[in-house]
Amino acid sequence: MDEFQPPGRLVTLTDVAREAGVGESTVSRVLRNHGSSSKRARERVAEAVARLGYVPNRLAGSLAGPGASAQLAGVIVPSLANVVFPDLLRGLTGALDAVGIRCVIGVSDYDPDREEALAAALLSWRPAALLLTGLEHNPATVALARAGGVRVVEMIDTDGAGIDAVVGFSNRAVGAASARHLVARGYRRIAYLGHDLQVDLRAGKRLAGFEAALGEAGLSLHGREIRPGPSSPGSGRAGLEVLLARHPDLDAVYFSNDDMALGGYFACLSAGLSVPGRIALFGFNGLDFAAAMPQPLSTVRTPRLEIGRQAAACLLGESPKRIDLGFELIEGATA
Amino acid sequence: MDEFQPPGRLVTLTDVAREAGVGESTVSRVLRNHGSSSKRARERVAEAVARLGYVPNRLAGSLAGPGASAQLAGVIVPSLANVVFPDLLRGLTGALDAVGIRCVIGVSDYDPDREEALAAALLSWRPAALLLTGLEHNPATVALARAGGVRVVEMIDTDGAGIDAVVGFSNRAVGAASARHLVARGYRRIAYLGHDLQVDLRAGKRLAGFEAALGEAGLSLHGREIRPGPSSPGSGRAGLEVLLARHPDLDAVYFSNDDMALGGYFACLSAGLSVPGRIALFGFNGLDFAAAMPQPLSTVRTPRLEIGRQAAACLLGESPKRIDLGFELIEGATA
DNA sequence: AACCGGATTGGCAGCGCTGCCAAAAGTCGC
DNA sequence: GCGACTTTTGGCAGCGCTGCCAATCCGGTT
Repeated sequence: MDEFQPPGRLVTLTDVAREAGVGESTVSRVLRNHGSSSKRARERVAEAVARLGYVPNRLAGSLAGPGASAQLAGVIVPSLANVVFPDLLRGLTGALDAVGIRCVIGVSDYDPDREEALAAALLSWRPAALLLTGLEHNPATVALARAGGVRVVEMIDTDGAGIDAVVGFSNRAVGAASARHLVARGYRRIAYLGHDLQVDLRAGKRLAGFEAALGEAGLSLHGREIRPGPSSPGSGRAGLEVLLARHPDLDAVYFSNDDMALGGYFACLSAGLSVPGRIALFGFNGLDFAAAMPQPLSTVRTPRLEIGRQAAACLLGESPKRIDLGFELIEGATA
Repeated sequence: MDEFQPPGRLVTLTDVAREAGVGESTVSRVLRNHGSSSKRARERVAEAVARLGYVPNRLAGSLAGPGASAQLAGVIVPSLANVVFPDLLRGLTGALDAVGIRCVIGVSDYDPDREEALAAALLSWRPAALLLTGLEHNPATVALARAGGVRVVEMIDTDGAGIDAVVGFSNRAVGAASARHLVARGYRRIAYLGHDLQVDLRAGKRLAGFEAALGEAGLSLHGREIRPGPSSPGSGRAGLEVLLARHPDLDAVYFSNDDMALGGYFACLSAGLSVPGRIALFGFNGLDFAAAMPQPLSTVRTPRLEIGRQAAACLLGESPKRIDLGFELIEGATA
């Protein structure tokens, strides 16, 4: 901790060995608590490390070590603007921290080509695993992941085949459950209000499941509005206004997520429309605010943190290859 | 891209060199586009790389290279549950991506000791820079950062001295501006509603600035409620109920952030209290939903993305050592 | 045709660390 | 006090790549 600061050069393991009066291997063994060492050696090394302020160089360690790094995990998420992904990361980092693995992150902006480039970039750090979001990737991305010699975990979506391990829930099933709930409650003129589907494929799968379940009930979507850009309360608010103008007889709206639904709720408050009397609202995600609303939002709670945690378990090889964590429909008071 | 997959071993630069029929140095030079090379060499290398599916090993590259890694940045945030930090990361990754630097993240959970441990762990990857949140750290963390031979950027808070570079805004000033706004609008019985201050030091600084400005106006806080745990709409809602029960004559509430304020707004809606007639609400952060509310929330918008971007510029050495990005008071309709 | 300067190239040491192996130091029983 | 073990230790090669340097090549000169 002292102010030793060899101008350009950082303290190396060799320096520690010299300072402690032992061999390099001994320092290495002591530091990693691997193999046997005498109490005396441990003490001298600890002293030297403290005196010199030694910080091991894992670049070198991983390079010399067995397969690869095994101490980094590459994570690619499509966005950080949507709470879902920070939550995922939260679960991941929480679980990986405990075993000393750090996450290197990449944000693809929902662009498969950027995802591909990021996959290559992250693999060049020889991570222990590559964590992707969703099941849809460029063929080249899949090839990279396969050839990379790393474990691959795809998170969030279980509607389809994965490269290796898959942890999430069925977005289709969420959509279907949401539709069945609305139908059971007697709503018949149901619209969909979402953000860009080309971009958020999982929202598209929910909608597909939703429409399929409506179909089973002999219904079909009574209007739909797709807003450009990412989801946000502002977008939800504006979208609901458009939708109501176009279909004044709507009795329920299924939103692509809670943020959009919150905006819709605000639009209703502003317009003085009673919820769910005049119009019912149904969201997705089960965010914190949903339960705090004057009328708790009807929505589906997704196991975001748990997906992160299970993905961590997966990459440590402690879990099955395919985990469906399900979801929970929250009845709420808006639908 | 083919299915070459030498059982255990990954493709190395040497393999590429052999395949291309050139020397290792040539491959290295071509791949990094550094030094001169003939067109023919470039073509043969590109071919070999494609044929073998070569992914460079940056662990080795960084180890062999000059100073250190210079391709990784270590980022420590206190939490991922609060939008502020994902926004910060968004700005950071966006700007660093362009120059090929990846972020390795650590989440400290607002614990200085964990922060210290994370700093050591991240430094062991020999990052080009270490990005911390706030200005308060363990002395050991500071020593590590100083000795690590890396650029250090402290983000968000400018109220105090930094280790090296500092990018953010003055939380004290935010608090003071908020207080002055409320006072100017005629509110006199103002309470504070926040989450754990021991933990979120920046919220504490805002409160200090707020109280100081109240003092200048001859006022003092008319009640305060500190909720345990992280901020959330639920906590804000419950907190406001407590506060109103205790101080029925309150005319305004300053919240530790917009999430808390949203909960407060919901509490008012539920209780049928008119806002801001009966009670005024003032938040902090300027989140998306604030503008979509039936009455836009009065709050302060903070340049979160921009802080991330500027921090990136800082660590690339393109910026001054201290950047105050200011903030914007949004008058809104709730105070 | 011999020569010259710049462009291009390959060999090789070495970045800091770990794994392997043989040497050295302890331990124990008799 | 001595051999047979077991524990602890240090030397050294080598992980995959880059920087350095000397060798080679090329085109145009004289």
